[in-house]
Amino acid sequence: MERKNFYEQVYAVVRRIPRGKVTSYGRIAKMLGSPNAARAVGYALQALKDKKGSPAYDDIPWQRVVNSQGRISIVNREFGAQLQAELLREEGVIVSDDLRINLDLYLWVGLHWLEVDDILKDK
DNA sequence: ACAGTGACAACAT
DNA sequence: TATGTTGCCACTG
Repeated sequence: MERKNFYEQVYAVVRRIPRGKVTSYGRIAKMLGSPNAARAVGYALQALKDKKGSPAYDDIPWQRVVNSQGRISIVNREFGAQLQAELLREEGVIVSDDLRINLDLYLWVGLHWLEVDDILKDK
């Protein structure tokens, strides 16, 4: 069904975002070697809702991914932004009423070596 | 093969 | 700070 590579790589990275931290779609794209594939990363996460119920994907902390402005995306607001904000608050992240997060406090910067590590594992 | 789509990002107003 | 515009990429039918 899916390419398995890109999606799985995205999930692998997301699974490594520490509890109480967040990162952006663009940063994940960069970690995977595709600096301009931010939209594709969002697309990969969106695909999760079709996989819910599947134990293999229930442990992915998708709520820890926000846009480069540290803001939960507006489109997402239509089907789960409040839920995302709620999940983040549960793990100690302060989310303002207008769904913004202070990246100076909660940003998780993935490292380069992590990229290789993940790719090797899934391949 | 090709055009449309979207949980993005950078830049210009 | 708040919109609008444009470029991107992976995936789909």
